[in-house]
Amino acid sequence: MDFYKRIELVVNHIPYGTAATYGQIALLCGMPKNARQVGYALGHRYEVSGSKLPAHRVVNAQGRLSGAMSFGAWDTQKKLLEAEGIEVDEGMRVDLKRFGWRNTLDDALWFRASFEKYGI
DNA sequence: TAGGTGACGCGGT
DNA sequence: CACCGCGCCACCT
Repeated sequence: MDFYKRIELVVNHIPYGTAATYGQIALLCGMPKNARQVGYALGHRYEVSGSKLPAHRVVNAQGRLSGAMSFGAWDTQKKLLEAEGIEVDEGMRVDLKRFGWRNTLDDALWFRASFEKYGI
């Protein structure tokens, strides 16, 4: 089971114009207790290595953007989100009620099947 | 091997 | 709201 490959697959499927949480990604990856590792992975495995993962669509459970400057400037993530219609308030927060990614049972099943298919 | 770290989450105050 | 404490776990020293 390749932890990082799963994260990559799920993050790549976060719909344009929506934001997902670290815990949500972890859950869909079948690792409900590993939200921290999702953040670690995005910062250390993908973003810094220049991948094209839409990592800016991942925020914490309160809808708050990452404080770490992994996107370049402090407000780069904010700009990326706003560019696709996601509103970010003064406190660097996204309203998950409006822009959060709503997962269905089918989403979970599809990801599970994909992990199986690719052996990850 | 032991301990510190962190793009986290949740419940309490 | 904010702030705190605790639980969590792969990765580094």
